[in-house]
Amino acid sequence: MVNTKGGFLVEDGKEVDEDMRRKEKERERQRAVQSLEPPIFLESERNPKCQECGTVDIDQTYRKVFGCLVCNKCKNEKPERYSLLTKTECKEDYLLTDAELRDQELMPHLLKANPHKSTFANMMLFLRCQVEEFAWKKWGSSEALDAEWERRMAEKKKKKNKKFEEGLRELRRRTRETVWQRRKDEEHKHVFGVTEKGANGMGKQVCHECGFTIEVEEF
Amino acid sequence: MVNTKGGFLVEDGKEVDEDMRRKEKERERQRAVQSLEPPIFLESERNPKCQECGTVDIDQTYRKVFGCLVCNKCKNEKPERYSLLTKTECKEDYLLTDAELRDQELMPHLLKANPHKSTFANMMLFLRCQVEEFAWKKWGSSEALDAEWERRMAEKKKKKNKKFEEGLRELRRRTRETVWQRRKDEEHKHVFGVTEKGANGMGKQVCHECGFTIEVEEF
DNA sequence: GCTATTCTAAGACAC
DNA sequence: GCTATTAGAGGGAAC
Repeated sequence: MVNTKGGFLVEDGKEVDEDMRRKEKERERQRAVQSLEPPIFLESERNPKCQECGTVDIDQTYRKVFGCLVCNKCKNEKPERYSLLTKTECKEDYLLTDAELRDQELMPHLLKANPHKSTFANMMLFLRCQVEEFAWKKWGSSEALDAEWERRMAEKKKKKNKKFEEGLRELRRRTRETVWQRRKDEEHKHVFGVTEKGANGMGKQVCHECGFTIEVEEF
Repeated sequence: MVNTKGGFLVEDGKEVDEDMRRKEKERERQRAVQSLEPPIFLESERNPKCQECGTVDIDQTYRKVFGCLVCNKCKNEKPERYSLLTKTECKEDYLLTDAELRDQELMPHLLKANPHKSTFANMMLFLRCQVEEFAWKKWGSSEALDAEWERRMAEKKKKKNKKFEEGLRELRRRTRETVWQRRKDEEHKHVFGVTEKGANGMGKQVCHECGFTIEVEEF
């Protein structure tokens, strides 16, 4: 419980702004680190070449962050290998976990400002070919991964259906109960008056509400 | 960090004994509560009757704890309805969760001293027919429950197999590596001495270990 | 026999 | 788009 506002709940715009600026700077600093200290170093003094076309004009960011030697042109022409995936996409499409994606050594990733808001947590971008390699090793094969993905989809669908059915059943149950209750409420209960003398000499009782008459032995 | 032993790490038998006694008493107290305040009250002033055979000689514990009217004889003759299950059995056999079993209102249970040790957590005993009713409602039907149980069994088996296969593969990999390493180790590395003058006027170098000789340009 | 811990998954929410 | 939270599941350890 830290509150330095002397008991007042002030939330003036200036303070909020400052807080935002602070957060924004922090995110920026985190991103900057990756440029200063690339996790992968290349020993060779020669100029590295694009592994696709051999040009020396390779993408330095890809080299530093992913240890991947590729030029801009090849990168754009082969998105099935060199496009970037957000962490969320990696989790959804390749069924990787938080822990696996968190580790920079295990799964290199490039930090970018969050497109929604610069104060939000940085976006983490992974190289598709590295993600695929890792995922296929993790799940056994590309097909096994697909199978697991389908399995989870089916599971989810089943759950949704079940919930829906349950809701329906519950609704029916309550409707039935309500109908039953109404019937019970509507069911007429005779309200008989005092015993009178009937035409045949027997006693009779008449319902005040519907006129229904019963014969009774005594009156 | 509570340590009232003045810096010394004493663990004399007397103290341990006292601690045990305290725990034992606590467990006993917990169990006693259920006898004092049965969660279910019966309104009728008449003597309740066994729902199986009609005798008035019903089991009072079953009545108080489970709200179940049954005599000792019937209880023992129909274990498929009246036998008791531990919490662990309920979880394993009927796939109920901790939260569901914890609630005395939802799932009445009888506390008994832990058979392993009286200082251990009390044993929680549930009435089979109540557990079955709840579980079947939860899973949809008796068959659906069985199906889910089989599904989990299969899942577990699959996981175990996968792990085993993985282990085997890993072993093979390491064995191969070891073999490869050994070969590499056994592979002879020539250790040449100083350059001598050869018969043909060229320089020569001889391996100390196997005598293999190479010619060199200069010496 | 039970609980505490760890890991995973998923929907909701704030960032 | 990410993280914090919640709930469930499973294997092992201490009670």
